Amino acid sequence: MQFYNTFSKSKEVFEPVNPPNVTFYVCGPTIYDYFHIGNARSFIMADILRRYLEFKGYHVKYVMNLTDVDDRIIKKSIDEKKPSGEISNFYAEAFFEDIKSLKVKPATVYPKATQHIDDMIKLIQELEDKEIAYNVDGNVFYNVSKFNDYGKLSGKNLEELSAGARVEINEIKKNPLDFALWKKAKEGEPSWNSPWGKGRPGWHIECSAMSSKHLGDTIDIHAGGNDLIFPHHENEIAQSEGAHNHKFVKYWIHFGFLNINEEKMSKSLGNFLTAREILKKYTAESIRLFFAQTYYGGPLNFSFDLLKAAEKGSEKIFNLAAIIETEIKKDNNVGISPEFDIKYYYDEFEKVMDDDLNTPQAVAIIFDFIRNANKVIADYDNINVSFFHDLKKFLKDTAQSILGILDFEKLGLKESSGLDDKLIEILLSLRIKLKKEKNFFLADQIRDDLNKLGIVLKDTKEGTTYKIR
RNA sequence: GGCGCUGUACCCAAGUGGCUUAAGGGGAAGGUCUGCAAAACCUUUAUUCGUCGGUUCGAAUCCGACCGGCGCCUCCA
Repeated sequence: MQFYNTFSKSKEVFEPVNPPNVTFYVCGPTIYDYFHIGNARSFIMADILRRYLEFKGYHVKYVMNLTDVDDRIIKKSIDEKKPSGEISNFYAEAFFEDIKSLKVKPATVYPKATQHIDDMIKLIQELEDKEIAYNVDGNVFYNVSKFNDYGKLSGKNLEELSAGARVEINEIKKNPLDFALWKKAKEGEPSWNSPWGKGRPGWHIECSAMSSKHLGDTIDIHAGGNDLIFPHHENEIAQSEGAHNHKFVKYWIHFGFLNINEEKMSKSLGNFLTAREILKKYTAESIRLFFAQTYYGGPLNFSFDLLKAAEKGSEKIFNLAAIIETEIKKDNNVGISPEFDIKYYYDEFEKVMDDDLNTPQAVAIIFDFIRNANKVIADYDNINVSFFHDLKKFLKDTAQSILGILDFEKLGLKESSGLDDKLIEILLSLRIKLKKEKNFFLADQIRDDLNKLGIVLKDTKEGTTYKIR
């Protein structure tokens, strides 16, 4: 297995520090608003990587932080005249709901910044003791000139950064590139006691403190969006490696942006759609397929046309799954067992996923599998149920458990015994009578009218089936 | 200006030296099946991979130049 490591700018063979354990840290959301569909891309691709590592037999400890102390939360709390804790709790709940709707597997731990203030203070103190950090009147800054490797992740150096410095002029900093570890309290802001007086932590310090607390000194994988490379991840390295003399992260993995109209989707540009809105019209599986069809590291343009194309693809996958479930229920033990090399598909799937998580290829292999399976089903009448069990296992292992682009549990729920179902059944049996009497006009009208209500009928040899769109 | 990503069919998108005269999805056209639909299957839709040179027996893939898109360098997944 190999991944593109932002640090070395090349693909590297994946060898965790302490196999079969893998420590995996992902920069999570700042909980001041609903997250948008671009954020969802990172969460979903990280989720797929995590699930694949588990498929490969690793024990993954997956940590995603929640930033609950931050300028934007404070701003919102002032605007809405609510305590900042209320804002962050509300959006933390929303975050968990949305992530669940997207079928993202829960992290092992979701540490919150405000629950780790002591750890951050301890880390800042270590940096101060080493004279890497300095205190100016209750504000503590990181002195970037004290860390020789500063810029090693983002490929920058101090001279270039200073030359093009667009950094906020701040008289109290020694160097404009120095960044805040601890911010002196201002009136009305949340604050904590510290050796430097009342204040709150800077943004970067939480990830350094929480990752080492939950995952140890050197973590295997640290992932996040491309925009975090600099300054956030660069500063995390400076903090963690400055304080302790050990490598902070072995593999840095970064996700490409979701663009809209060829421009980065972001809160500050205002050109975003929340995941929550999209989920009202599209299934998690369609959304995940949309993302999985592109390499995680590159840009991806968002449009509803593209999402609809993915939705069609998703239907194709579910259609086969529905046939499989129907056949499994029939439980035919006497039919033939067609030639079908399931192992080939497993091998190919693993081969491409091993190569830097090539989900577009993996999806292509699944579609190949589906086409060939459908062909066999069309060619033979009397197929042994074991064939369908094999098909189901493959799709469940790959499309469902790893990519999350299929859900067998969504099928077969049609016997919900609701009144609606019973009414539909009455219409269907009426329609069958009409068809026998060759009254196709009325039979078609029933089908069209139901279709307008989102109920799609399908006539097969075995009878009429329906699904709710 | 520095750093990084990127330019493949109507759209999206894999492929980074011979297995590929280029996967997969969507769209479009024709066909099989069906009372008709739907689903499914079959066929067609790039002799060509931004442009121009070069290396090589052989290049979408390596090298050079040029043209274009995006991002980071300031909060952002």
